Amino acid sequence: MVGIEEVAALAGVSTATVSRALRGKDHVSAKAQKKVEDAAAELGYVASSSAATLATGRTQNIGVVLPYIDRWFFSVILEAIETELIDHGYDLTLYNLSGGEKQRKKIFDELLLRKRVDGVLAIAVNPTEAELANLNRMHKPIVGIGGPVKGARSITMDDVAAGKLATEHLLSLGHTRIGMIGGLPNADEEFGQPGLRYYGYAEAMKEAGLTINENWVAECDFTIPGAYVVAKQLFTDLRNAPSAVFCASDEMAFGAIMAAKDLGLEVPKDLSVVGIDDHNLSEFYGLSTISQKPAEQGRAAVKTLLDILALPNAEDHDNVEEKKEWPVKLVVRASTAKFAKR
Amino acid sequence: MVGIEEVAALAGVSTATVSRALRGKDHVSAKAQKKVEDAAAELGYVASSSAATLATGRTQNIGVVLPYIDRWFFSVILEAIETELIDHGYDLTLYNLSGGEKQRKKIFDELLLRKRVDGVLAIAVNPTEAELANLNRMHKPIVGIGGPVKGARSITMDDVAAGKLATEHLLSLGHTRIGMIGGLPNADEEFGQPGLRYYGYAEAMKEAGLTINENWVAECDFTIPGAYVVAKQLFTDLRNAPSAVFCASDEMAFGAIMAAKDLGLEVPKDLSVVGIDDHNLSEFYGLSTISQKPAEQGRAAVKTLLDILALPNAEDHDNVEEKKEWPVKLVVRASTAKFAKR
DNA sequence: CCGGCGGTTGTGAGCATCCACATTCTGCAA
DNA sequence: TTGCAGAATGTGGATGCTCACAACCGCCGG
Repeated sequence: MVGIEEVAALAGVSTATVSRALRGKDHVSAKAQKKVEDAAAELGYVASSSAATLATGRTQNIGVVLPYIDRWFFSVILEAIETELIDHGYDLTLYNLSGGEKQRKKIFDELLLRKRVDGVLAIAVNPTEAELANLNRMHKPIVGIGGPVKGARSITMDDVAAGKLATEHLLSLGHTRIGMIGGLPNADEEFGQPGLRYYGYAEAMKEAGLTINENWVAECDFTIPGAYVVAKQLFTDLRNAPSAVFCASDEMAFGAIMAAKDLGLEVPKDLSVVGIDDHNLSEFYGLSTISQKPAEQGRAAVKTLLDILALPNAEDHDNVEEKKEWPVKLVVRASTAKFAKR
Repeated sequence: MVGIEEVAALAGVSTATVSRALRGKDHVSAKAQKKVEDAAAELGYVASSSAATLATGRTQNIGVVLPYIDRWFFSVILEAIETELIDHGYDLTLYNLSGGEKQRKKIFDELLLRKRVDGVLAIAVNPTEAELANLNRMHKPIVGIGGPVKGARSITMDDVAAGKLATEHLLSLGHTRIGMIGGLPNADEEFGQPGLRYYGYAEAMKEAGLTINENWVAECDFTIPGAYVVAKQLFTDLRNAPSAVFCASDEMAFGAIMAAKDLGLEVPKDLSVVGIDDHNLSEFYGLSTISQKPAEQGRAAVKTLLDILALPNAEDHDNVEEKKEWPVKLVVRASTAKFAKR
């Protein structure tokens, strides 16, 4: 296995010079630079990252923790993060929580601590106090996306505002019989993520002087089939159905649209539908939605994290709570229209 | 930063004993084991993986290379692989090729070589000769999934057989006017991945004594909107449309079904549709399809790779070409029915 | 002609662990 | 009591790189 000494010998310089030359550091003459590069190429030398890590304390590796991979938001954000990190010469180590509590414990208690990552990106993951304490003890910066991380920087869309904006869009079209499909607030958690979009909906309704008809609000998981089932329920009795529905995600909106079609309803003539996400299929479905651009969020989070890592003194790594609200934007397409009497 | 020496001091033993105890090696008395464990817990000690790697040559980390993340097959397989690896105490470093040629070069020429991974899982990626030579020089085992890797072990479904099976299903129902939507053989590559399923279709048609009507074969990318567009084209002239269509992936089949519905055709009464994948939405759509269980493929690939790594002598790592055909199975649902005159 | 300056190069000491080997201990049989 | 086997423990490299520092080089001005 070819090491730095062989390269040094072949190039006729010391190992220190090889190290400097190969990492583009100053204080290397053009001549030495060339000799080293040639020697390295000839021998096919690539520095061992573990030795470099041991010597510098830097791994050039970022840990990404997320609850799912097989979902639109997560896979898009992950792809963007990966590309951005590679661009900056970082590797990305994946920690997926979908394997249950045991897996989560292993990840937080062992894997993230064995000094393998310079920092952590937590996507829609809320570490517990203990988990966070561990990470902080290592002075590893954390940046959250899609959900705030206590005591850390994070980049998140304002879910309440998004729900409100979507609902207001329906209100502005003259709808008053507005339903909602999505995650509802959970009595257990005081202010859990899934319920936030509902609060936005409720707020908009209240400000418009409307009361919420509990029969028009349906809870389901964030999938097409889940929403399809409850939507059919919701729209079956046409005399008593909402004229518009706000879905907490685009995939749910797709399910709602399919249910409406299967019941013979036309969208948007008989029913307006609005979602949240701007999924890559939303344009195809003509879905009006709230765009949240996860790829850009991911890139911004990487930038934030790398900026922190670039700070010279390690104490600055220690996490400062700092939420950055990600802007949301209404995208109007063909699934919403003015209210018209049926 | 607490190291092995602090633990040794607190436990009152040598660093070697700490090392042995914490890794569950033999030759440690129960008493010493306990003292070490207590000391480690008290200090919150976790071994530095870079130092361990430097000393042992083992990284406990697997590199996974894939072309996309944001696609059903890839995200499902990735999630399965990650869980399986974590279970075995391995980390997973992600290398996504979607960032273009430059990114690909960087990954193969630098990242995979800096001794950061013990092995590589290549998902639907065909490394070039040069790329493979690099990896072989490092004696890093590679296992391919979803596409053979020259000179390496791989686990792949037989695409030709899958296409044939799907088409034969339609033939068995009495259809003779059978179209296909999907990737077509490319004149450039002699036997490229996207065309394989077409060959299966062609083979089945030929064996049934039928000729392929070029107007019923449409090429498009592997997405719902892509298939929707060409399907509409295909079905518009009802007098001259196929009575059944084989789609090279389930997502394409969804697009075809939507197009049919929008044209007023009923599936399966007016049109039978069969796909390949058994996507997690296929049950919802009632799609008949060929199941290929990517999660299981992923787990099998991890097992193969870890088995190779467990071999005592490194020469055995050197890659042996060995293709394992993954079994495919027809899953009949509600999108296919007996041919009936329109 | 010499001192000094700026930039280049080499030296040696870490970095935190594991491994082979040497040493010490334990209990039991002779 | 002694010897001995086998297990438990400790010692001293070795791993491959980077960094701080010291030494060196050539050139210019005094």
